[in-house]
Amino acid sequence: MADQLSKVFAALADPTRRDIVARLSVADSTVNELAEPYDVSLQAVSKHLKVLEDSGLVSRTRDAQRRPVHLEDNVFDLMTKWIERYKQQAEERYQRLDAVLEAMNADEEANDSDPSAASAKESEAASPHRRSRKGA
Amino acid sequence: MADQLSKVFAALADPTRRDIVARLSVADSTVNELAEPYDVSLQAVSKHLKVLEDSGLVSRTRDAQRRPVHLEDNVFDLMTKWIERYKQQAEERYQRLDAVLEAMNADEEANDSDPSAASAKESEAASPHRRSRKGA
DNA sequence: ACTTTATTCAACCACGCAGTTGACTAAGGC
DNA sequence: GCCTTAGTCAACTGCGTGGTTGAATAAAGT
Repeated sequence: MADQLSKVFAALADPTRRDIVARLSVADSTVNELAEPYDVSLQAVSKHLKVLEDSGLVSRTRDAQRRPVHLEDNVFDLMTKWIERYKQQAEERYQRLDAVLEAMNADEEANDSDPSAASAKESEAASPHRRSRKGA
Repeated sequence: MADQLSKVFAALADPTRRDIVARLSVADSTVNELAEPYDVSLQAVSKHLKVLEDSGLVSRTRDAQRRPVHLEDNVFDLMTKWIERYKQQAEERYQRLDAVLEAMNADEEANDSDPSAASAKESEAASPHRRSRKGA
């Protein structure tokens, strides 16, 4: 359907699902247990769990007629890795910018060397349908 | 419309938008620059930027007829904080579980004390529409 | 003033999703 | 064997969203 990262983000975009994840971080639970606090039908919660499941955030085993839901915390790393990557990149850029501004401020009338425009290394998971791209 | 956390996650659930964020981490860009690589209309990209904007992930200023888009990296912290919280909670739980299992293994026929079911402290950002019905 | 460039607004469409209700399957308990 | 418990599947609905095209706005350029 879509890449896992998209599915994980989409799964967590829903407050009910985030709440479910929060509660699963405390203890594995059955569908009924999970559904109890919410004002929606059991089936709705079952659907939420399905979404969480095929995003990889939770797994389900079997215990008699119960299907205990278990949080797969390792998937979080997928997100944090993505987030941290671009957060850092952005932060580094500001540091570079600060340096440039400082330099500009230091010797204003001096030579203006361009600060080697860092080539945007493409993200494997990211770039979707790209096109011809006319040269700069 | 919804809480910011939901909006941020929803915004990043789309590969095109993630790609835009990735590229903005390298440099601020105009809408046209951002739209160029994708195989969709300019208006579609404009819409994506709107989504990113009211999730707080980007901001737009004005430079003549251009509206340069800028990545607000601080919003990432909102997500990482949420993620880390439950990730840690889950990890701690496994450590506790390990400890219990170890203890059980150590003295098998001893007294079986129930391991104080930790009360799920509710997350302020999480718990959506809770209910009364369906008593225990 | 007229045109071009950059971007948004508006109306529309297809699709997916969160929710519903009702029927179904699966596994015990009696 | 039959009822209860636990959960899913199926069909339907309303709404949000990503995409489209066409018109409108904003600020230069000439």
